[in-house]
Amino acid sequence: MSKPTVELTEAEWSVIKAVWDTEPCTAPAIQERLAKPMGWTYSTVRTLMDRMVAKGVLAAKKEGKLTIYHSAVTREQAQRGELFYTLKHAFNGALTPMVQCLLDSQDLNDEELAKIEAVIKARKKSGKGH
Amino acid sequence: MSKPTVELTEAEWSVIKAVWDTEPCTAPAIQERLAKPMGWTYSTVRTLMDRMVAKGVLAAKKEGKLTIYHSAVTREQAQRGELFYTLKHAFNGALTPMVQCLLDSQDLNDEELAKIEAVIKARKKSGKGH
DNA sequence: TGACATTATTTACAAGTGTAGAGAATATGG
DNA sequence: CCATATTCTCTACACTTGTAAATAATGTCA
Repeated sequence: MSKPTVELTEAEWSVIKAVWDTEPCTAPAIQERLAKPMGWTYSTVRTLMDRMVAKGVLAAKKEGKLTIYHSAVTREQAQRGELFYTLKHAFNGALTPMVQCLLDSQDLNDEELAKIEAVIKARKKSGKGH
Repeated sequence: MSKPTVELTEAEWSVIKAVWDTEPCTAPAIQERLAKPMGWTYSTVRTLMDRMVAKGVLAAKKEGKLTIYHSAVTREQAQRGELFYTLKHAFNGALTPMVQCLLDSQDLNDEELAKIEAVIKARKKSGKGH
């Protein structure tokens, strides 16, 4: 059974997003990608990535002297982890208030609202669960 | 202008929820409330609360020898903080995918879907923004 | 006013997080 | 083979978070 819950720190989110976009990849490649936006040195990125391997959210294999990384959790898994964390702590597990708050907090145009409505409609059709 | 972004740790969520429910309140009152579910001692609760005062999410005033606490951020502010954090990091700010993921991840019955739809309808009527 | 109960203060400490330097190993071009 | 560039490994360090003991201060009841 896959990771029960994935929890990523802020820095780790930056890293894993870069990995998802380029995997399989090396640490130097990721650091180059994040150098501008994050201002991180190679050491920093490498440390983060190795810690993420230890946590099981990335995987690494040695290829000659290069270390090749790839993600060990999907974007969806990670997104769900975050969402559940928020749902549980901030909303005591109640989904409707969470959606409500989401909608209240954003400046949504009708188009976006329509999109969300469509998502719900689709959901209704397909029936709950699996 | 109010707190730009409120970020609470897991332990802090437990505390602030208890505070919202009982404020104004003392640390012993909160610890009593959390003793069962959390298994925390007075020291632990007190430390957490004082750190939260330092962070500006709680406020404290001395009344004789008692310290009276109350929240310095509303539940809505805190909820938004969490939600924005997730929206930003996990979904790159894109709301629709976030809602989608939320719906996909839960076993929602039709009733709940209807409630959410109603929320959206209401939102549409009232027009976006302010 | 003394003993007990309540509350507060101080200090601690391990684990996790953000950040990185120093130096070793290896590859690469001449 | 040597200098240079690339990558890796090890070590570090300050700050945050979760957790709490020890001790001091204070209030209260007899």
